[in-house]
Amino acid sequence: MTETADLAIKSQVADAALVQRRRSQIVAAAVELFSEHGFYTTTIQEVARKAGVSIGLIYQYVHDKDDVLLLALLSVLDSYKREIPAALAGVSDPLTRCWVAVDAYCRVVDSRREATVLAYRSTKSLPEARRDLIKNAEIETNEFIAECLRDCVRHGLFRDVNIELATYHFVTFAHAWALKYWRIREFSTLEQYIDEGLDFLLSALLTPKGRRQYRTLRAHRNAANAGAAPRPER
Amino acid sequence: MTETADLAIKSQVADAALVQRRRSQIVAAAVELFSEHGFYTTTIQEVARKAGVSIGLIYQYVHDKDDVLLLALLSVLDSYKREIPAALAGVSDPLTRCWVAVDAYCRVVDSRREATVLAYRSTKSLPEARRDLIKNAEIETNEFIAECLRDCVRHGLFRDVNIELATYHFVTFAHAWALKYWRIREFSTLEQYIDEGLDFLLSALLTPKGRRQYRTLRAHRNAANAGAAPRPER
DNA sequence: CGGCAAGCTGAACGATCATTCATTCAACTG
DNA sequence: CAGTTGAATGAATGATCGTTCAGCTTGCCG
Repeated sequence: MTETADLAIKSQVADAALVQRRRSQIVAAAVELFSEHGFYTTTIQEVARKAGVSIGLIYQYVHDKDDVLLLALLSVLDSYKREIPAALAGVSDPLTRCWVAVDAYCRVVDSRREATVLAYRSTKSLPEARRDLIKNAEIETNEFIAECLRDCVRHGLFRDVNIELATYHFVTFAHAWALKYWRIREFSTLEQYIDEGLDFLLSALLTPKGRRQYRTLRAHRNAANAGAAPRPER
Repeated sequence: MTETADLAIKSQVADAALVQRRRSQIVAAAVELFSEHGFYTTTIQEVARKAGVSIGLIYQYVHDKDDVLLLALLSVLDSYKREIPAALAGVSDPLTRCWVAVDAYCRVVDSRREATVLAYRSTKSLPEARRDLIKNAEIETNEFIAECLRDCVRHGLFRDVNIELATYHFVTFAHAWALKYWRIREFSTLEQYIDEGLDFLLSALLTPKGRRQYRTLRAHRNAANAGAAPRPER
């Protein structure tokens, strides 16, 4: 489950497959507990119990509690890095790619909502060097979005804005679903959030040409969705 | 400094003015230390030392360490609630108000950058009931932004979008300056961030009428700024 | 079968703090 | 000035964990 990560952290145990399995067992428990109670108020005892292993075992697969946090956070960031390109696979139209990327990002964030908040809460608890691993993972994920935007600019669908900054508008939009869920859920569903949010973000960028294309895209999608899963009215 | 807050927390000491003074002394130290090292890794010893008081004294003004955190977070949120209306005072043109509000928000966030990150890190460490105090403070602050947006819609300058969601685009834009400063500072200054960000956000909302007004507003501002503080080129 | 190694266990250790409270200090009050 | 009260102090207490390690189990090999 946490592919990238593990190399960075030493284990007492030799068998790589076992390390993989045990760590994902530990991390799954840790993410759940850290998300709910926070890193510092969760004890290794609790992680061990929830993972169904002994305390001592954990220390055969990580060096200390900080390692568990790093693995937990990397597992979250890895899920972004996996899901977005997966959703994008086979889609070639630039505007559609942009749409799909944001949609996918919001949905991974939603599926790991608590864990996303955990990442915001706890990244700073990591020692500098490890924090950089997290930051790099975020930068890599952003690159998927940035590439979509650049592509749209290249095709004359978006105006020529600062891509780095625009990327962050998109990224924070996706993250905000988790960070502000406590409030947003009071007046919006995920579907609505994505729908209206994308409309907002695209409106900021579309050229007249892009706008025309967006309209037809939207019409098609609505037509396709109409029979299957009607979206709630505002 | 922390006006709203204190009522919620009992102190051993009677003299209200003294409570005020001592608490802001403690809170100032706490915000600094919590921001740098995090809540759980900062000890009351350290807060006491930095505040220049004894450990025991702290416990005369708060009930426990959690209280210190609550006061610290409220002091941050209070600064938003104070600065934004202050900047807005005397400005009546709807579009300008919108601009000023975002500008002011970004600048408070910048001036309390570390503390803003602290709020994101640590709000969840508060017990439910206290967390609600923070959430309410955030909602109140959002209302300043929401009101600006509504006003622009009313005047036909913005299209008729979901105000709650649009508000969050603006709010997260301001917060992102603190949350993503580690990255954004590599390619943008605060001035640029505000400038281009506002352009992005407004582009998403402006009607043709609004767009015309925005252009003249922008021209005026650039002319006014040209002599004084030239903005860096992208 | 005997012995060895790899995995695994959890009681016990030691360190770290939040919190308390006996005591000191300073300022009024009558 | 003696007495009283409100503030302030910081050493001592007690509880809570992270981490270790002596020993247990399991299964493999000669």
